[in-house]
Amino acid sequence: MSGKVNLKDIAQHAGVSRSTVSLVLQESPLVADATRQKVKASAEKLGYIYNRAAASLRSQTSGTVGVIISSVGNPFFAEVTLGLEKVFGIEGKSVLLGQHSDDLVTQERLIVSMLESRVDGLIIVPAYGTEARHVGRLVNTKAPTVFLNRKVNGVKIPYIGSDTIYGAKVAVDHLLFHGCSRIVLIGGRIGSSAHGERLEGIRKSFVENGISVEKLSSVGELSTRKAGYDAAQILMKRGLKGVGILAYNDIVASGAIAAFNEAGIVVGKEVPIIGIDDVELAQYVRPALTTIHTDPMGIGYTAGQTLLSIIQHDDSKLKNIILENELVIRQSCGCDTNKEKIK
Amino acid sequence: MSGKVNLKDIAQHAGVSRSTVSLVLQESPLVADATRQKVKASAEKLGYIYNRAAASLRSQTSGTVGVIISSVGNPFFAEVTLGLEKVFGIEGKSVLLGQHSDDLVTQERLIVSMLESRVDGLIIVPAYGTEARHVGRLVNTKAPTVFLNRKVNGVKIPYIGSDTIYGAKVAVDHLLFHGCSRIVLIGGRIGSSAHGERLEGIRKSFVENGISVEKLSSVGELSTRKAGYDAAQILMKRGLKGVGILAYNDIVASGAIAAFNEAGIVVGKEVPIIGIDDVELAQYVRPALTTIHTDPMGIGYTAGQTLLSIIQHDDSKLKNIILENELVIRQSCGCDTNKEKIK
DNA sequence: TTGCCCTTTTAGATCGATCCAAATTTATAA
DNA sequence: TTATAAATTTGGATCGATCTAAAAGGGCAA
Repeated sequence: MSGKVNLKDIAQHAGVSRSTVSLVLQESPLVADATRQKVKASAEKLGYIYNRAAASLRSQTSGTVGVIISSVGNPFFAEVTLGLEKVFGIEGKSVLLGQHSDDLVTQERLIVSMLESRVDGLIIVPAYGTEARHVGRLVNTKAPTVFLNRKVNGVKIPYIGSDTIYGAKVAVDHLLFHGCSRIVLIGGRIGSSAHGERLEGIRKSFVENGISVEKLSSVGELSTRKAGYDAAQILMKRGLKGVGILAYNDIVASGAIAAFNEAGIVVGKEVPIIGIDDVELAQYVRPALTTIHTDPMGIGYTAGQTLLSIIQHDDSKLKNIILENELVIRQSCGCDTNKEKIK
Repeated sequence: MSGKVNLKDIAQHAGVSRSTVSLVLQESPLVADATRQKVKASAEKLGYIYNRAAASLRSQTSGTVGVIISSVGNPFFAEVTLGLEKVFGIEGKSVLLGQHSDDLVTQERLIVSMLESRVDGLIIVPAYGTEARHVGRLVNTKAPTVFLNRKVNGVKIPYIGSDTIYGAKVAVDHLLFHGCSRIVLIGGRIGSSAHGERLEGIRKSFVENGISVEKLSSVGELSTRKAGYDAAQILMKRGLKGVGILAYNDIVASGAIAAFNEAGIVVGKEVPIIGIDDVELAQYVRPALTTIHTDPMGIGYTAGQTLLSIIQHDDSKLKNIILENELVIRQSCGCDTNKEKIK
């Protein structure tokens, strides 16, 4: 790279000492106004570019936070990053973003790489299957960290997420209200904490409504659109009588809806579907998706704020934050919010 | 942050000099095997974490590349980042990712921030409206840079993209083949280079097929799903007789398809639509989207490779690379590739 | 003028890894 | 064995901004 000009050059050009220039760059109130102007002008004229590596080395702080998510292709996380950037943008911190695609090795590599960069803090969506031993390095360094969306057992690191159990429960309450006698959860990795929470929410609703647990089943293995599409095919083979579908997330739901549309089955009328997340897409699917609003951007924002407060006040005793979420009724559940389309 | 242990500590523990430890960490072949083992063991035992800031300061290279895109929420760019990571992952370089949301100020901030971090190189999707003066800083520093997907006039920086003009032309050829007498381009920012290229492709096809330019019109202003949805509404009001639609991209196309589906208009039969990009979504929309395959991941990969060769061999005379693209025929154009669904 | 306090500026040490040239050890040839 | 080449190892300077503690400058009262 270029950038041959450094503090000393500016100092010479402005006729002051390096220390003074440094103070100016840090916007310190110690330096006299006239001097500040002079220095800034010199810096500008010489085309100076701040060297963050040098500053970081000396001051032991990088002005960067690391963000590790599963995939930027997932609209949920895309929205989360917007919330994060809102926080760190105004704070003047850069975001180092990485995606692990739910691969534990990649995740490890990313964490190490970010620790090497001496990020001021980390926000991590743990990859599927992450256990305490996978984040040992992280815990040892005591780097300020916040987990997003997934917990890791046995690790004392605050977790920000939404109340999936409650969300799933409310969704199922609504499906039962629509007269469903069997609930099917489609998509999601069986065994993952997120999947488990959905199951728990379903059971909670069952208990409250006096339904037997046998009425619950689970189909599909991933959280992609294709998984939803395939799951719907399977369900159609099995028969849809009394079935109400809770999708792992909106993406899965949209895949299932596509499959039903294609087969000429009227979603909402013949089979109700409820999603989770309330991604932008949910409004545009037809029929529009009834879903659990989880406010991904809000989650990002909250996670960012939490990390900041840990960094700044070392609130290491800070507890988990679970954001409330609520049912957004559109059409895929069968509630007739709009006149039926003609088709 | 933590990480109190440094090279000197390892050196002491292993009974060698700092220089030797440094060589080991760099995987230098100069150091004897036995020594290497010893040092690595010490580093491991002490829980050493490499300090990239220090290394970067001394060696004037950061092992990081900056990537600036418009939005991670756009699936096209999400796929591009996968291609990039494939390249830089094996090269051992971290990716510093930023999104400017087509805001010039944010873009400027991101560029400066990355230059401050002394990235080894930059890959930038210029924000809409970027002119030479907006990237002056960048040009002055002579940082290795590659533009992606959009050009900036008057700046000598290599550009990687796909042959949109040709793609649009082929798409229109196909629409004309289906008997369309009027071509409408929906979505995209009027005045942007990308929009202009699509128009040019359309005109090229017109010339070749002896069609008058009056047969071309343009509707919509953005490249979102909603823009496509709205544009379709407008077109339905105006009447669809003879209309063939070229969408700015697949997202816009999917919005339009949703609107038509809702109105009971059979896409493909009553109005053909062709998209551009061939994002994963294109396969799942119904009817499946006929589109111009632009291989976003390939574009990312190529851009990454190009940047690497600039960094490594200083191929500053390197020219633009325009990737070929081709028409992928599915159903939205009216070609009856599948039995018609029952509905 | 001197003394005191407050504002502003500064020299020099420092962060931790890398580079260089030179020193040391080991291997090979004569 | 000694000379010579090759393989390893090393001390000390260095990258550029920041920190600390202390110096310099200015204002004002006595």
